[in-house]
Amino acid sequence: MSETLTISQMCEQFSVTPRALRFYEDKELLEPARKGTQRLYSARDRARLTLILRGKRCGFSLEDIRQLLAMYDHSGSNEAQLARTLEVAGDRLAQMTAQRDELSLAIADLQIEITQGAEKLAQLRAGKV
Amino acid sequence: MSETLTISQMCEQFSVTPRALRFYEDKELLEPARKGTQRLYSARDRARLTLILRGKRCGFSLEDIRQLLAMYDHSGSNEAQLARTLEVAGDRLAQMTAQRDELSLAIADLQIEITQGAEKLAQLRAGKV
DNA sequence: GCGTAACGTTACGTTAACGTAAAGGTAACG
DNA sequence: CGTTACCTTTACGTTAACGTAACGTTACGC
Repeated sequence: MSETLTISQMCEQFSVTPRALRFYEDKELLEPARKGTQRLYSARDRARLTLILRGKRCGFSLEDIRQLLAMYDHSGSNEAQLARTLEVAGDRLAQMTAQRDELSLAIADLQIEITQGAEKLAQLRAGKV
Repeated sequence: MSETLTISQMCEQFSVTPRALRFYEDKELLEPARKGTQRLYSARDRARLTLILRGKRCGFSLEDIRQLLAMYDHSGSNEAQLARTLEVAGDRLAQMTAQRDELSLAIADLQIEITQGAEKLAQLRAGKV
């Protein structure tokens, strides 16, 4: 259940380069165990990488993601900590929904444009025949 | 209806720096008219800037946006052109909806996390009193 | 014992999207 | 006429997120 993977196995599974994984580690997004000098990635590391990649696809910076991960981790501590965490998370959530709304807008625009283009194309082709 | 704005007026209206506007021009995203050497931004330029900023907020690169704008412009030409344009636009649309779906996922995750955090915080505070 | 495959660290290179001086033109104001 | 405000171009600096050598070290098959 909790097998560990080498760096190249990780790269294959997640379609990332070793450089990227080492980079994420350098930036404190991952902290794989070591067997000697060699990195070993646990299930927890894999879960974190999933979140990292998802965050990236959503347009978040690695620093943003680092903070989010720290939150996820850190929620067990004291009351003030937790309150602060929730605050930050709330802000982030607002950002994300705002971004999604904008995306929806842009999508709608583009769909209209495409529809119109398609009509125009149909007319052109009809006229041609 | 078609007043033109100076660069600083544009900057104020859109909350961007002059450097950014000149940069966008350099990258062929804008092409304001000139009165001597001075830039004059028309309604069309303002519309384009709106799209540029929206694109940015959605996580598109300036190069992506340049292509989209070129499409919007260029749709009046011949059949092959239009067909190609529609193809590219379709791809882009797929990308955008995919990104929105991921965002929705991430949002849902974060909401759950926040809800749990809030409960925990409530318990902490209840226990404290 | 030797090649080579997979891992490691160090460090310089690259692209995007501007920021930030440096240096100069022009137009109105006092 | 000087200065202040706003504009211009040119050009080097900066940050993020890696890419890409260059070079050293185990571990393994032969």
